[in-house]
Amino acid sequence: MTVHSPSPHASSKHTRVLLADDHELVRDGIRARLQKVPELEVVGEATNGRDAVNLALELRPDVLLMDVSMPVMNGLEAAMEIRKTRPDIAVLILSVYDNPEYVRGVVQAGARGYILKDISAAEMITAITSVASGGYYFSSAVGPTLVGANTSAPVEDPYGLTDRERQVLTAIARGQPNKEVAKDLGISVRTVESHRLNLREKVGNKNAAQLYKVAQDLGLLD
Amino acid sequence: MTVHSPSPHASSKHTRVLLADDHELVRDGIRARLQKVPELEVVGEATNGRDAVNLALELRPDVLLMDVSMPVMNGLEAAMEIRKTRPDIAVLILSVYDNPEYVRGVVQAGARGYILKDISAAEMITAITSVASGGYYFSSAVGPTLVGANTSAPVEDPYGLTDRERQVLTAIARGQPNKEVAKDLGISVRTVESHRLNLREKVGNKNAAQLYKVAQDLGLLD
DNA sequence: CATCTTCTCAGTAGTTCTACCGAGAAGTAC
DNA sequence: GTACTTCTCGGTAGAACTACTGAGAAGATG
Repeated sequence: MTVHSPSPHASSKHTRVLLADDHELVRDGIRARLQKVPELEVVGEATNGRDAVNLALELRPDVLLMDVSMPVMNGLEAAMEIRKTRPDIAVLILSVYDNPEYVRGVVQAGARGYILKDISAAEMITAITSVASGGYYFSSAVGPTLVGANTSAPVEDPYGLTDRERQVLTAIARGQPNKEVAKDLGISVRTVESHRLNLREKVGNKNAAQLYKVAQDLGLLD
Repeated sequence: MTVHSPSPHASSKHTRVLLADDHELVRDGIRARLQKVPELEVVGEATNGRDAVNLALELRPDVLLMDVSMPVMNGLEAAMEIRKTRPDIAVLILSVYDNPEYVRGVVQAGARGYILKDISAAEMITAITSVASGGYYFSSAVGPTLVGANTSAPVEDPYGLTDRERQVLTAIARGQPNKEVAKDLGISVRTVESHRLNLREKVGNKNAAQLYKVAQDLGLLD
């Protein structure tokens, strides 16, 4: 972790920013962008969530610009730590993955914004200014998630389900017992049971009630 | 409705703002605030939603800063109109009521932000810049609503469930088997079964998978 | 051709849930 | 007090699902 010397222009009008990302290249890029704006000052850098929390407590930045995925402690856990101890520090989550699904969790973790890697310099600065002034900022791509819509970008299947398994999952989530599913798909009940067990295995051994949630997350319902 | 003459400083870098509020005093205040920022230009004013839509189509502003409550057509309806015809115009909702309850509806109506009347000039400018640059901006007061907090308007229970039944339903939806639910609530498995059967009776004989949906609809989860 | 995955099906045993039955204790309403 | 609801608990039976096992057929991949 790194502590930067105060800039000679430091004043109360400046927004003090702490960077946290495990990729030096990304940090360099962000710093280069922010250096162009005199009102923004990068006061330190961290390479994991734990360091970010410690540095935030020490430096008390206005904004903590932090990647979600970092070693030791990820951005969400770090955001929760920050909220518990210093809720006045605005956490702005920078996701290198274009995954709006995180948004809810991010806000629940106490973050004040969520921006994507493909953001422009101008928008990144706007986002930092936004959270620094007390608001919430979200990249345009996360709109559907904000309104609770099923993103219609069906979410790439994180479980590696097969087509048949998806069919079975859909039917189960609709509330059909195995016997009906078997009838509808024209296969044996035992086969449906096999698929069902494989599903539970793949998605993490959740039961029937929770399979509904998985189906919903995958956009299989509606 | 009013159309302002182009400022002599107009350029592509400027953000063109259309104001919509039925109170002249509010419009004057906003205009006074925005005039201090050379990058922002108020290109017109409307006093109701219908005029706002018409003016927006004519002037094609970057941002439409609009009150929710207006005569003839309110801000939400106007926002929906705008989204249908010119989704590139960022609608920023200004609520004179401190009511974060609107937030979801506001975003669903196509708005890109929601700010409250007691906002500072600096934050208002930040908000306008945020939505103009393609992001979403929300005043800090709306945080609880953003995270999907149950906003204390828990969706009137259409099934007439009792408190205990809601508890059981919540646990079931989380995927807990009856035995665990019984342990957690300190009651017999048979009692949980009774509640479960009563639940199925009340909500329309849905099975475990579908009970998740009911619990979710009632806002019991999250 | 050998290998892998997917989809298919079955045996066996155990657990969990469903569907009825009935009933006592506690609190509220009239 | 009587009536009502809510919450509690039990018996019994059957249906449904879980948890292992193994395995054949079809298709893609190398």
